Amino acid sequence: MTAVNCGMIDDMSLQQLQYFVAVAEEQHVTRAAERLRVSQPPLSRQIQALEDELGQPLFERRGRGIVLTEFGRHFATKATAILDHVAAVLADSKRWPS
Amino acid sequence: MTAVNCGMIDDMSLQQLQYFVAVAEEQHVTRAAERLRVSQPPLSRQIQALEDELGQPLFERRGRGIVLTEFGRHFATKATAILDHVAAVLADSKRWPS
DNA sequence: CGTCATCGAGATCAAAAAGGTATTGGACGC
DNA sequence: GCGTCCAATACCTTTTTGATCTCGATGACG
Repeated sequence: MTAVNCGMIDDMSLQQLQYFVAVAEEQHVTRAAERLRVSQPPLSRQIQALEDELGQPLFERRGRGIVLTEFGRHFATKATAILDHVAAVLADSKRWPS
Repeated sequence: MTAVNCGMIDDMSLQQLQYFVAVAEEQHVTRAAERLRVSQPPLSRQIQALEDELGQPLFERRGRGIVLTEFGRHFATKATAILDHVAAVLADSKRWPS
């Protein structure tokens, strides 16, 4: 049907993207965790997992707190676009038949 | 950051979309399962879960085999677009810094 | 400086989700 | 009708995800 979509999309999940965007927006894991209604350690792990899948770090770890890397800022834009795309499709589907 | 992306994207996963697209392309659960390297029952269940999340059926069950509903055809297009989008972002990220 | 509060990461356990095998129920071909 | 094909169901195992507790590190403040 398309050319680019063949094979598995690694193990990246929409949830990881949502988690990442929340942390990126808050620039703060603990606050993002509260917002997402999950506890902080699992959130940290999902971010690490995403970094592993992407092969490069999204955040710099400072002694206290974290800061987006340049790649992290770039990827945050892309991730947000994907989530918006998905949300739009979902909203559209709930209105079916349109 | 955006207007449309607020709240959880239900429980839909990229894997479900991949599974669904495979079944839609094959119009055949068992063949899709072989292609995806999973067994047929889990695949059937993921399709059902996706239908539950969307709130409407993607396939008509005939005595032998399945057929896409009209909504299923519509959604297959959307799902493929999402997967292509994700794959493009992933490919782009692997080339970083570009 | 030294103490304390803050923050993310690690370890461990419990819960939930996904996958596999075996089997059933239903429909089409002959 | 009988055998075959196909998706669905039942049941169990394995993997993944989440929660709690804790540690290590680093700033803030006196």
